[in-house]
Amino acid sequence: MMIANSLDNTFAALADPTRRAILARLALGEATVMELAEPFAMTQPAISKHLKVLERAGLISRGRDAQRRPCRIEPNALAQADMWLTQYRRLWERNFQRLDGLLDALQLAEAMSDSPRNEDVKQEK
Amino acid sequence: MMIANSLDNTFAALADPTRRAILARLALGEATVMELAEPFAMTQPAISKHLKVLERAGLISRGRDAQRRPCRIEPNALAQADMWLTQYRRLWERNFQRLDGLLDALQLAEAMSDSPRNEDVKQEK
DNA sequence: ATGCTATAATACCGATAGGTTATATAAGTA
DNA sequence: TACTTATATAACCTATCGGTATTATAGCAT
Repeated sequence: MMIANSLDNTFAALADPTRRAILARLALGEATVMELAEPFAMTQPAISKHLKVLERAGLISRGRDAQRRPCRIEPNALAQADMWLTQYRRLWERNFQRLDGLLDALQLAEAMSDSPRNEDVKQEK
Repeated sequence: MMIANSLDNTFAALADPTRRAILARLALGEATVMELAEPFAMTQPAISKHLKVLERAGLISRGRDAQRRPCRIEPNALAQADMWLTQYRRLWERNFQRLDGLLDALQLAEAMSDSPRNEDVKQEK
């Protein structure tokens, strides 16, 4: 069940590298608190705190499996952050266009100088 | 000139509604500190602090115009936050697909019952 | 020189963040 | 029942945050 979901909470939750790493792990599938804590040089209560922050931000939710409380990622909050950024996307897409133009010009220059083309330099979408 | 640009700083800067409002204003074009401060019920030093946070996050940069320090938005940091979110986009796009499927099913049901179609319900984009 | 305008810097405050250790709770296991 | 495992809670510490009031700096205007 989702708990809260303001942009304030969402972005604040995403501002911590430990929490982003936890989300990266959860993007691969459910995990228990122990499993999530294992990669980090920090105590279990610290991880539980991070999970509470993520839960309050609506970024994860938790089930029940005996003593375990498996966590799963909750895409809605991420989608809302993404929608907020969408408002601004045109600001950098103009720059990407300009960058594309620059790359095209460089490739053209290379082609004209008969140097071997490097196909791997293409922008990937 | 850009100052710093970790995801930590970027997301932390975006976590404050005042700072998001400032960015919204700057998306429309450059503005001075006074102009940015005007809509808010808070002192000038508070706004200057917010601007410093935004600058350290690489989200804005500042020019010089006599006593004024006009601020402009700096799209790169936003683009990086967007790129981070892109990693997770499939998570909610699957949900949107499911939602699309649901909408299709509903429209089919309506068509079969000869009720008037509502073309306006289509997902935009 | 004097003063006005725009902004930054400093010192202070209470609240929150991110960590710790120690303890409590809940559920499976011998 | 007693033991172990998984997780949460509480109390504490230090640092940072978001605000304040006050003061300093920089540049224009008189």
